[in-house]
Amino acid sequence: MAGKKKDIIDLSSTLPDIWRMLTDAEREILRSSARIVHFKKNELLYLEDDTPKDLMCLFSGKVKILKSGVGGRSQIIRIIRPVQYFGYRAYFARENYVTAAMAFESCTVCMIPMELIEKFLRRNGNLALFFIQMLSVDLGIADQRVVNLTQKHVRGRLAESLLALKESYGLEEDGATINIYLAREDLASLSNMTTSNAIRTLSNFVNERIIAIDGRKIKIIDEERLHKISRMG
Amino acid sequence: MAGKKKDIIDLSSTLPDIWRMLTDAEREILRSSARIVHFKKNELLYLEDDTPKDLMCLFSGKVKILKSGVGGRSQIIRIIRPVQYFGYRAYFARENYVTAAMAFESCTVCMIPMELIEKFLRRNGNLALFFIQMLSVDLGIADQRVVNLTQKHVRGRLAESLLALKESYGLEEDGATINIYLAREDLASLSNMTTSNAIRTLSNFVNERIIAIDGRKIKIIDEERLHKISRMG
DNA sequence: GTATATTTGTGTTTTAGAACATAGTTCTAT
DNA sequence: ATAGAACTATGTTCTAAAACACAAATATAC
Repeated sequence: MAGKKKDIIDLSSTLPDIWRMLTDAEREILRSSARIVHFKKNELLYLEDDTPKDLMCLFSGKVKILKSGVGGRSQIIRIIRPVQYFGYRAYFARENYVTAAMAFESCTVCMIPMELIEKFLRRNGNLALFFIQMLSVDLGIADQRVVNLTQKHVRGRLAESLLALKESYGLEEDGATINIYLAREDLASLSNMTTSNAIRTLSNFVNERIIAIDGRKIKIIDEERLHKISRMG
Repeated sequence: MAGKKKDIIDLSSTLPDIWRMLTDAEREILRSSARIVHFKKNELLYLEDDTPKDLMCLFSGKVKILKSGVGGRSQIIRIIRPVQYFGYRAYFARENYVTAAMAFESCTVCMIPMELIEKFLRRNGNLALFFIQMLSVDLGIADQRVVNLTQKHVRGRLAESLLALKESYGLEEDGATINIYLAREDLASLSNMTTSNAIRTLSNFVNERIIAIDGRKIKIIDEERLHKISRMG
């Protein structure tokens, strides 16, 4: 893990969900234990099989959660946007990480020791419910993802990924271009297909006037059609 | 939902995990609120889009959790064995069910109102952690399942399902026959393949002396080879 | 216990998508 | 600024698994 650097950051505004649920004493402990860490593009935040130690909260930048599969072929399991918490599942399951996390672009992460979080939520029902709810939502998404990735065809999966990227990272000032700079390979890994197929299908979408591409920048022209393709599979 | 019938059951021995974490007063409330319900083979415990109301604990029998996908094609997302808790994710996520639950065979389920569980765990850190841990483990399994179902080939997926069934429901007295009576269609739905492919691959396994089949009963002859096939994909 | 429906088994055809090949283009590091 | 690496694009071939078809065997209902 590289690029550590301590910053002065107002945790009350950057960790709104958790901060709100703590007592003053807990806030003081949190303030002194939390670390702010920077990562450069393509740096790993944690590795598969690492022991989870910290709850992470992405302050800025974009992060992908990866999982390596059969024959080392890795796929993107989910993407993290500011301000989202991540990296805590394995600790709670008493496992080592089964995924890795990598920065799509340079980012800032707040790290809070999981022991602290566990101690807090043991006596704070609201905080416990907060984590229960996050896990429950994520589990629902994971179940949905199983069905989507196994049943939808290439076009449906790619359409879905484009919509998910738009949902997570939003659009640029033009109100149409997805606000992320992504290699075709990443788009493929997110949609569970080969890079060739991502490229081919992307240019089909261009021909059909559903999207427009300028290098890695993708502009959504006909979102309704994208939704339809995603729904139909 | 059909087949309700009240029984006298010793909750302290049938709900060991949760019971152990409660105070006497809470136990009394739980005792008076919990209902025991029977379901016959193929009966639905809950439906997709139902509003979740109860935490369910499977006392006896076998249950499958289903999710309908593209074009109504449904697949088995996970299987429940005694004594496992289920049906609570959607409540915590403040969603309706995105899955359905069906009895593989006749079964007995304990239903506990989720409002009660939420109240208890708000002031009981251990209980909260219990749910956090269950969700965390299940989320890890779901992530693994995404990779397995999308990257492994038919043989690998079927081998994996057979091992999962053995893990969940165990073996019969002969120490080799998987203790579940399952249609090929269910086996296919669990392994994300067509029924034809499940049948075909199953008879390939028979020819290779990896398993033996007698109607719907499957006997594992060479478990090591099954593990290997599952691992290789 | 018999009739009907469902499930199982197997062969054949079709197809989506992977694998491979190769060229042009765009990053990125020095 | 330039060389080398990585990425993008597109055509071609190959293959795993779906789709389809039908007969035989079992289950289930009456």
